[in-house]
Amino acid sequence: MLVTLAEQCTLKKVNRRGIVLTAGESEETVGFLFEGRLQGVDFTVDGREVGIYFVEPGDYCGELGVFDRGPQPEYVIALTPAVVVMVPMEALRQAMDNSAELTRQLAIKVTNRVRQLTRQRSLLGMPNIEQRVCHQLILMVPDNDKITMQASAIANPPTHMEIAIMLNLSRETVTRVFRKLQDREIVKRDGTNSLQITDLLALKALADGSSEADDDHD
Amino acid sequence: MLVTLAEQCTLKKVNRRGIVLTAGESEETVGFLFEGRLQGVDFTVDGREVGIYFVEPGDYCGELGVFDRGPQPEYVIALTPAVVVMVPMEALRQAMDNSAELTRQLAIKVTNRVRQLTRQRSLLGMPNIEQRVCHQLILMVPDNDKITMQASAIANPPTHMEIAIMLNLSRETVTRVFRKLQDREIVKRDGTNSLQITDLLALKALADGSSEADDDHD
DNA sequence: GTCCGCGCGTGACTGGAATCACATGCCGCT
DNA sequence: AGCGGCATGTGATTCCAGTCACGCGCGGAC
Repeated sequence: MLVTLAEQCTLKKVNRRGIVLTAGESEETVGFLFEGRLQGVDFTVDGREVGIYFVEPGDYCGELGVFDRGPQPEYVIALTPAVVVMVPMEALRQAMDNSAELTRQLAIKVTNRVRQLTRQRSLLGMPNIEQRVCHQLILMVPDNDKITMQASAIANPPTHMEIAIMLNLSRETVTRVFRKLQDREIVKRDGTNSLQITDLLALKALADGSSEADDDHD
Repeated sequence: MLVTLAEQCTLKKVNRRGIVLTAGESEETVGFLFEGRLQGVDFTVDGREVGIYFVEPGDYCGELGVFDRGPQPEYVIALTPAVVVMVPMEALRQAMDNSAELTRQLAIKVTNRVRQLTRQRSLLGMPNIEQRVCHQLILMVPDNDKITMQASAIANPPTHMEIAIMLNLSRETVTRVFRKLQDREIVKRDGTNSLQITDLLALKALADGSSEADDDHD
């Protein structure tokens, strides 16, 4: 059964900024990300971009319609050149009829999305901008690096603009926060496609708003 | 089977500001709202309240754990005195094993939540504050009134503060927008527990940012 | 009735992020 | 190597929402 499912998939290669899923459409495919990074985005009436979530390799997107056949709520675009396995929804639905476990997996995926959206919403509530940015960065650190809390790296990091729209900030503001983090040697740019986190603990401290760590800019 | 499910439910009556579900806990109940209005809220590190969604009668909350047994991501509190039917999750899970349809209903509920969260997130992207407030108001108008678009009313409307935390605004800012809307006779207060919308079309126009309707305050 | 509490109304002031404008830097392409 | 485009860096200015402070009003409790 998995074999027949696999047979119906198509491989989609998209360039940077390429559209994977279109908002408003009843997309009849689920996108399974193989390589690259995607971002769910929406647009306000005045054309401003709003970032909703990131999609990492191994994760997928566009699964809402599997359950309710409703339209795709937001665009999904590629932040880096990406390879996406497009799975036709109807095939998935049939597979679900025969497998409660598959249904459960998809349902859990949607609940995870709710949790993620909720966390992201809380982020926007923080009055302090640096905390927002630092929290967002920590969300992007690989989970296994969070155990040692020493150093880490974010591969193919999003641009300042892409972070800005996630946090309702302007690109310049994000740049200024990054500048500050680099001056304090908490993060370091490492070519275009890696961001080194040299001091994860300090980053976490800033994210949690540890008092005076903030306003010592001599 | 529905009968046995019903037998295991308990009725919970909460006062205004009473807690229905607690964030962080592995709440083992789903709350079905019978009467009143609830709000999902979270708190930032600095104690600021963040509004996530409203729950109207006939709707329910706390269903995430049914699928993944994870903790409740946010608090759910009562905005008005409320009556909630508390359904034990384990009973629900058993019922789901015997009914793919029930599973589907719950999954659809979660997808709706994703859609709602996404829409709400877009709202926060609007640079214009009045648009945010007007959009939020429209979201609270009963669906059937959106057909005629003439006039409407919101029963037991939330306080300015409760709207403010949904929109990342201060209470005063929301008050000022309401003042403006009342001066233009677009909405009208009608006692404590009803907000009349006298001109739904004008409200929609403001929500969509129809140009000059904004800055004529002689 | 009267008191209390909470939600609303409103002005003055301020801070800080957006905006604008432009420089610089980096990478890939040919 | 040289070029073009996009990402980043940075100052000056603006302006608008937050904050503070306070008054008002209504509705419920007793």
